[in-house]
Amino acid sequence: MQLSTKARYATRAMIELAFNYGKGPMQLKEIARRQDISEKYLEQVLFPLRTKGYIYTQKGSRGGYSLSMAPEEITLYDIIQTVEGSLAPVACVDNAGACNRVDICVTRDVWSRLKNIVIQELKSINLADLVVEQERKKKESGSNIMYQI
Amino acid sequence: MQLSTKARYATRAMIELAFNYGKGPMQLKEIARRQDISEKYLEQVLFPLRTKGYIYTQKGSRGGYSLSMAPEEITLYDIIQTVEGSLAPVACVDNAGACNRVDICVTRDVWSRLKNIVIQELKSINLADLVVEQERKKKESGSNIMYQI
DNA sequence: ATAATTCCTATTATTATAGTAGTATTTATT
DNA sequence: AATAAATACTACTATAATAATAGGAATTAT
Repeated sequence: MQLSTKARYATRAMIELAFNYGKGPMQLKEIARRQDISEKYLEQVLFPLRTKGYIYTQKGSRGGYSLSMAPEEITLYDIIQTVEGSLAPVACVDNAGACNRVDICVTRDVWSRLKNIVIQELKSINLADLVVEQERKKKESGSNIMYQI
Repeated sequence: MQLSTKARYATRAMIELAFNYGKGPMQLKEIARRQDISEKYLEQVLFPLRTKGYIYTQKGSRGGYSLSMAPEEITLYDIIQTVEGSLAPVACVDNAGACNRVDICVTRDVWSRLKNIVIQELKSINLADLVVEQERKKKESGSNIMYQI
């Protein structure tokens, strides 16, 4: 039940973009540096978020990444589902043909419920929530030595 | 976020044992046949459930596997946690030392909540529940050609 | 024209999962 | 005591997914 690093990296990168919302494009290099993620890998991770329309990219000099919509409008479900694919804990939940016992299998119902509660939880959290929470943490710790989020 | 086959196999095998509860030992071969799982692999999958005390095994001729306690007392959490290890979606949730940003990371809180709701759900379901549900399904389908659960 | 950036494709290393195999040990039955 | 049937244990292997790395093409501001 581990989440891939893709999902984690994408989430952290999107939080950076949420912080930068309304301030123009932010370079991949900068995101990668602040979050300590390989540039080249992050590039691949973010790609599907662009094709799905959550981020806008500007090519060329002074280009970069920015959110295509307000942080309030992007949930963790949007992000994770995009980079990770389905959140079904087992394949048969999405695709009944994956197993020939679906009609009689009680565990499938369980996995299905599990998927739903995870989705529900992830949908309940948007990027703006995380920005607020982040600000709170920063104040609470009283630290100013952390340039990283 | 995929569950391993270990977790699925263990769950299905435990349901077989729940059906067989009070009827003496059930052979691995029989469980494997009914659930269409490799015998040798299932053997390894069930091993930790024995060391944790959920199942009792009798060696030798006429030996086999049986639940060590009533089906009501064994939850899906018990089973899955035993064979799969922690249900934390990312390592830092269990082990703060896994990452040096735990103090400032808001996503960690999210993953932590995610872990908790999954655990809560899995703890809410025990083997007796699944046996009942299975019986219901069997009746509903009106099928008697399925010797398999 | 140049430098800075994203875009795209291919390759590789590492790890975890899933499974196979063989032998040792135990025990009921005869 | 011998035998057959079962679990216990250990080692190995194949496959697939993940997590990168690498390099050049395309685009754009200056």
